[in-house]
Amino acid sequence: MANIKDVARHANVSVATVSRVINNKGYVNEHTKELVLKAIKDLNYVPNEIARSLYRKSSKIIGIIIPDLKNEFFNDMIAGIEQVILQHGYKTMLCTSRESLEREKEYLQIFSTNKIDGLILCSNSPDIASYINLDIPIVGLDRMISTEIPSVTADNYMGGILAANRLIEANCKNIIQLRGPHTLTPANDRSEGFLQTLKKHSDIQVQSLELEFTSDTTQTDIQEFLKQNPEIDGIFSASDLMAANCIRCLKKLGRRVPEDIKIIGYDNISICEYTDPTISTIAQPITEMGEMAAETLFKLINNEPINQLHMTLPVELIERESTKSE
Amino acid sequence: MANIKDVARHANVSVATVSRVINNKGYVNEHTKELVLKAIKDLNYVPNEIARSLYRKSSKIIGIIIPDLKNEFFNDMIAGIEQVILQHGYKTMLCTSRESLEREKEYLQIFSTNKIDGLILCSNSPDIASYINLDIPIVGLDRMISTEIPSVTADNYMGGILAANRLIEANCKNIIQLRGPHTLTPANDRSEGFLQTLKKHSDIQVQSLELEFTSDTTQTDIQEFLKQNPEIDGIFSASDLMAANCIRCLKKLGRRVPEDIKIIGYDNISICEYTDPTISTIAQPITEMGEMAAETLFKLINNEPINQLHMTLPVELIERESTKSE
DNA sequence: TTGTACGCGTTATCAG
DNA sequence: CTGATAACGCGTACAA
Repeated sequence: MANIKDVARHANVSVATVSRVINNKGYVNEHTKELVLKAIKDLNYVPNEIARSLYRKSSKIIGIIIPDLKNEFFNDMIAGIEQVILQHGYKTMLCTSRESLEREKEYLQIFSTNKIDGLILCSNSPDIASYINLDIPIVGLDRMISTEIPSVTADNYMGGILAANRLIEANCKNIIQLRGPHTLTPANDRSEGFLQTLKKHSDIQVQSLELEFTSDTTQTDIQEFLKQNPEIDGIFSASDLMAANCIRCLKKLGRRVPEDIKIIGYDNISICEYTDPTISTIAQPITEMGEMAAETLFKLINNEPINQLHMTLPVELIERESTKSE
Repeated sequence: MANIKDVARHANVSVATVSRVINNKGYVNEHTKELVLKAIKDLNYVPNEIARSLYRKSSKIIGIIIPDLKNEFFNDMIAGIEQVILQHGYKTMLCTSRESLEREKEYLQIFSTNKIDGLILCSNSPDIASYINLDIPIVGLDRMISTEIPSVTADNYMGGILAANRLIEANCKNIIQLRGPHTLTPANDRSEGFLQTLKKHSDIQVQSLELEFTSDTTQTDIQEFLKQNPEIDGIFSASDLMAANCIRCLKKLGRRVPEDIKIIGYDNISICEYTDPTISTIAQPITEMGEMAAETLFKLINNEPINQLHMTLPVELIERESTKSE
């Protein structure tokens, strides 16, 4: 692989001149410029980005840590992030933590040694020190990491309220909330908005069941619960996938959705439209969240001011069949 | 950020000694070693991977190009790839081409300047020269790129055969194949296996409809076709998502699956279990394909011999409700 | 067992 | 307008 010296030799100029040509910087005679360009073409030369990175002490790489790739929710986010990063001429290093702190630290180490210029983080690790130690701009996405670290999240509290109101309108009296783990801030916020709203209605019974988002046992847990509690007539599920699982279970149990029992999911991923009945859900502006996180990150990188430290984007109720009233 | 010189100064030794310590290479006195380790800890030193890369002329980064992240099929693949890459102490640079040649070239350029050590490629770009120019090991995944470039694919031809046989057994007489675009080798192989098998049965009518895998118009195309062709009693769909769309359309048209019309999908992604009826499909060993591609790539990187240039993994028919016979 | 000095490929400074 | 040269941080002959 040809390097800048080879090009210089080939064009009978100095490396400095070649550098000026490829970076369009400083004065260089039109004729010698063409000579250099020809040499570059002849030798099939591409600049070595690693050497550049070494000099400028910045890799032009943005690190992304997300819990899981096999999740449409995070995929949409990444799509948003990636686009903005590409626009800014940066590259992406994408890593999945699988909610494992150890794995996350491993990647943080890699990021550190590779001198990434910024980090977008979907994590609920309590180990904030590791992030600070990196000494680079960080933006939290979906989950708030700490009060000091900028973040982009959806209005999860409002999501809980919207879901509660829909079930109230649908006249549900015995409601179960299938909520995500306490370690995740979005799950807590949603639950709080949900319970606060229902608290005002003394004629409504509410229970909460805490579940892992991904685990396989979840499925049987749900089935068992629904079997044991036939009086339930409304479900607020922490994710659309769980809602889809509920529909499957209820079908087996011979209960009709939405006639006997209403269900409302969360995220508005595509599965909502493929189940029977289709799933009503709370939609988050997922792609926009990703974009905004990336844009915020670049502001930090370029030392531009950001309007607010913690940005909260609006959510929306998407009405489908699973909450139809009659 | 402390560098190796700072550490050396702090420990009162030379940089060479520090280097020996961090790399566990060459002789170094136990006592001085501890001095160095203490200095490293004190200064919070991490080696600069960029400088290392520059020296060794290798970044320890593997590039991955896939068409689409919002696709469970590719996500499963990536999960397989990522694990193997991590085991080998390499990093991942993941890029989505969105089936756009231009975008792919852009990324190839980035890969080239960043001196990646290997490339895993899900692409059907005809521009093989660009790949060869990179002058690094390449493995094709899912799709065969060229006869010379090693590849890992599933047995798409057999997938077509299995699907055809199932529809024959189910006594379908009027079959439509919703096939993927001609530009994609897997789509062609499946179609060939499918049609070859059906050709032996003169009492069966077969049509083919070529569709984009992702496009939004696909949905209406399918609906229109099914409306115009009520005699159809069997569908072989190029993807599970399309199969799910078919079920949705047929429901609207008042046709019963599987009683009036059988459907068989492809890929075995999770949606198959959430539709009503659930979708019979051809399963590919997706994660294994990713793992095998990565392992093959490392063999190439380490100049180890590979058993065969083109590896084909077996597929399997997964029987669910959408093809039930009575 | 340790240290010196050079090279990896690039950019920027400064002198011409 | 151009060229020589010193960084950037690390690894390794080679010398001591």
